[in-house]
Amino acid sequence: MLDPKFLRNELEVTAERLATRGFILDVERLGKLEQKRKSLQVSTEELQASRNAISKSIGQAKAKGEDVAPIMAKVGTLGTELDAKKLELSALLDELNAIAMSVPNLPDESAPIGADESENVEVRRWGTPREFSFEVKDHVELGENLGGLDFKSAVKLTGTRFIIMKGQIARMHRALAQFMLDLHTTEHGYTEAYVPLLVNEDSLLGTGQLPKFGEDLFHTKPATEEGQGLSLIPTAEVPLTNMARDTIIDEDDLPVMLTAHTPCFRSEAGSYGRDTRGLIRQHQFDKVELVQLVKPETSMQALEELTGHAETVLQKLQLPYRTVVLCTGDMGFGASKTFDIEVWLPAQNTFREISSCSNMQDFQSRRMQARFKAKSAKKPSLLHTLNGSGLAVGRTLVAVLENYQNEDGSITVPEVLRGYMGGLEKIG
RNA sequence: GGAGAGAUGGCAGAGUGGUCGAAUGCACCGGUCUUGAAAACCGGCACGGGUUUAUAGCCCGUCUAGGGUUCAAAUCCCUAUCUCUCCGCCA
Repeated sequence: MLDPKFLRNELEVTAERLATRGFILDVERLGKLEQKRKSLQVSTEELQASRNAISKSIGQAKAKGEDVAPIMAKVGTLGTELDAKKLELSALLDELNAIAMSVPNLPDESAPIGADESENVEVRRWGTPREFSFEVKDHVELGENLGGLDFKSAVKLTGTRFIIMKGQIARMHRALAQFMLDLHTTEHGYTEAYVPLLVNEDSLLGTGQLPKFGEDLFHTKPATEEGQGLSLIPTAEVPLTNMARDTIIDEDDLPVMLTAHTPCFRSEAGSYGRDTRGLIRQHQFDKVELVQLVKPETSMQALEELTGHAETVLQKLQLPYRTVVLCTGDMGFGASKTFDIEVWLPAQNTFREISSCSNMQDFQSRRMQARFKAKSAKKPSLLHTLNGSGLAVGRTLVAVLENYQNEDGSITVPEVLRGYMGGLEKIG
């Protein structure tokens, strides 16, 4: 969430900047609520202060053995009046908080202004798409012909948008994840983590999936009167980032760099009809996630580095890609700046998103109260959080299958994966 | 699943109805001393919110969380969560 002080003091500026990402802030309503809040909060606290003072004097009088009856009379209806005000105030604060929690992050100044993905800006391109001397097949055809992708059985077991992988394709899928994890831990300095795949509501609020995007999640255990519900993670960003929730990290331990390989579960609500063929958009997919917790002044530099870490995976796999910076209108809810990495898919003759790397600045850490303490500082301050896919494993498999296909339908195994596949050079 | 014990500041650990936001120790930050360091001594040191130009004052809240009793709750009552010990079960 945004800094509430900033939001109320710079209401107009905030509204303007949010408008660039297509979010309309109800300035008038907020202004009115805020005015009400101020007077109500001040008067409630004044009432509280006077009650505290009277209670204290009762204690002092009793200690001296004086008669407390006259003071007790003074308290009178103060209690009921206070309770009513408190109730009114907390309802108002809840309302304001609900608004604050559903306002997206401010775009960074360096993010290009635009309405939708057509206005994203390419920042670099790597590799040259291979020239094929034969007609390319897409990954569905390749995978099914090799007996490695079984969409039909997955539908029987569960439904659409699930997959069963078998044999060397399943092995390559596993190899890809292993390769990515090893790369990030041994060469990029990340610490590997194994994390829960079910998370509670506090965690989802912390990273921003809730309260607005509950529809995109699979909820396994509903919330009850007392207990929080549990949901399957849509990305390892949720558990990894929330590790810092309600903690104060020592300056010397920064930056925190974490990676995890997990399945991710997304209901893909509202995307019916899009990418229905193949592995591109699944309800369950594997991803190796990168998360960094850094000091504010280094976060933009860290975003460049993190994006580079994800790009390295594609470079080592010799897969052509381009990197685009998202325009304000295409960025996710919590992001201040995002780079998407798009891999070349010959069967679609286009680049498709394979990674999204974002600097959330203090948007998540404010929700999570994830802080650090600098030696020179008196008080702890909010961290900046970053995350990125490094990479989406299923989509990487798609890219390998399509880019490394041979005329006979076999797949050459990329060099860097062979060590993970018992030296295998070719599938099929 | 059964039985019991607990949850207090960065950590350890006092506090069982009234100047308690909380003793004390450790850690940490400053200072004195010292060639430097250590030791010793002196001082400081929780977090959030409101008001405010103010990271100055003043005020409110916070002793796991949520309810309750009371003029007044870290302290009494209820519920939840978590931790520990023992038994059972299990990978």
